[in-house]
Amino acid sequence: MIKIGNFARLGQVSVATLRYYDEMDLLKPVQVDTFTGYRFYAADQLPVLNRILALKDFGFSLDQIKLMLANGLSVEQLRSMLTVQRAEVEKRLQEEQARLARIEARLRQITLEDKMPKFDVVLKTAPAMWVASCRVTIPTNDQVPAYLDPAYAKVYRYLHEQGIKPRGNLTIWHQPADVYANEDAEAMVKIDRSLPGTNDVKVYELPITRVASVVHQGDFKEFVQGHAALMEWVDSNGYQIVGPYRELYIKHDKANLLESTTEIQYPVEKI
Amino acid sequence: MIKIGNFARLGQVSVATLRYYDEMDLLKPVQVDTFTGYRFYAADQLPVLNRILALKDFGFSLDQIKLMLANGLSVEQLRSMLTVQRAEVEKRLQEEQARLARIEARLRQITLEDKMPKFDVVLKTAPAMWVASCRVTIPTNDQVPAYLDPAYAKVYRYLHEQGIKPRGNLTIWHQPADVYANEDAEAMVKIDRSLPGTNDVKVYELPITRVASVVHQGDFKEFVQGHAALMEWVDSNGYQIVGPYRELYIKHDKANLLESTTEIQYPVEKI
DNA sequence: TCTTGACTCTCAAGTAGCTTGATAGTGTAT
DNA sequence: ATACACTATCAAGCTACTTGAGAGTCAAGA
Repeated sequence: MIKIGNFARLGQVSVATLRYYDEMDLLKPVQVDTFTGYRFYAADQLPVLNRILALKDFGFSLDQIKLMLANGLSVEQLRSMLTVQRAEVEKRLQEEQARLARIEARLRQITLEDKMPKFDVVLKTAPAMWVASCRVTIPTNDQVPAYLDPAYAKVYRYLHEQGIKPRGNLTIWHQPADVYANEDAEAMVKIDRSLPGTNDVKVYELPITRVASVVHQGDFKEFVQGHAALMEWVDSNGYQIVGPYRELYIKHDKANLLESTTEIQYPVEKI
Repeated sequence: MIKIGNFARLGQVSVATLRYYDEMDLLKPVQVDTFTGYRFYAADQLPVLNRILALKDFGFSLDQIKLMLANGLSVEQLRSMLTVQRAEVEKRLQEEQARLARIEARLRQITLEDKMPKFDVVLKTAPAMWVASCRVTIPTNDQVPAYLDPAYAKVYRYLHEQGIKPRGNLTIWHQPADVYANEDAEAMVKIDRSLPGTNDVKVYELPITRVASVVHQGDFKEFVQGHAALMEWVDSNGYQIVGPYRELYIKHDKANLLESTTEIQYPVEKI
């Protein structure tokens, strides 16, 4: 008979852990003194403790371990359970590797810019949504409002006719961010449901999309920094751009562009 | 002004998370309706939320993030904090890799033996301890008790003379487990403190040691299986044996050897 | 026999970052 | 008027323990 402290030392666990396992009915002492409540363990419980520790290391929860010890499992069950754990560990491994890449990218960025970068790139999932859009080609960069505003006006007019409420504006730019001539842009308004559309105003469902995103505040002229941050992130983290980028107008006030907030989203995929 | 649900959607977090960040003083809404308690967020809080998410992804705790956001950090502080996180992630990465190796070793073992292996190998740290020992050479395997028992008797006699209490027995075998002739064995008794020792009985401190261990029950004849499990584990997990192995007698009853419990420890190091 | 110190007991609360659920009030579209 | 989508505030739950308070137990030494 071994007292708890000694058994804990043999098994290299804390006394509290053994008491917890007792409470959980995972490993009960073979004997408990009815007077003092002292727990007594047998030497042959040490292999059981070791099995518990091994299974725990494999990633099983204590509840699972309890079941595994109770129902002598078949080889097949055992193998499949272990295979599941292996898959989980492999997943965690990949996640940690990706995280490491992100940290290293950030460290490089800090070293380059010598300050905490202004933009934080976040990977997210843009949900599927119905949109009404009007596509235009803009000859030169300084004519963006002159072309985009009427395009939005067309969409809004159409939605008004249909009695549909707009749920937010975005623009999809059908060429890379560093092209400033003959830009192909799609003025887009989120809506609730499908509509027939017209010649000018197309209605379709934008599919669910993985995107890397930054949120930009203030003047549009600084957008280039946000794009740079996105490009750098995509490169550093082993992603590639798989579609035209989007600008989402979170807050937009023509009278005060410095107060506007815009999210830039690049559709991406792991290489 | 953005209501909590909308802001949650923009930032891809749950409403509960935003409420939790509010409670933690990590990200307070810019305005709270005094009547209804409704929280209102500003568009320019979205970049802050994104920074929080990015820092969280790097492995910082919310408390750390709170401080980082509050005290505009210097570039140097920032770099060193990120370097720490990088080290942590690298450590976790290695741990997961080792865990993966352990799972795969176990899967192979199950496939080979077609059942859950009898022995669980556990990596542990044998603490430093003072020992009194008597070393003998045993000509043939069937003479082990004939040589080892007198050796232990010598040690016990010495300890009795010194008025020192024995704290447990172990044997160190100074050759691989598959050698059965002229075995060099050290009969060893744990004690509390240093002693002078004699010609026959040496007293010294066994240093703290990383060991791979199995616990074996019953007849000594089955020891070979325990040794096999240890060897296999050491091989599969990228360790190497760096010293003579030890047998610790957890429970030992000469009258009933089938009831005895013994731990076998191999000193190991990562290759 | 008494004391000391190491050990044991049973609660209860804390950890991190949320999630889930109960119950109730608010805002808006039909 | 009604429905339903949204918001609020608690409280408890999650995992595998750790920490601490307060009290009893046991063996060795004076």
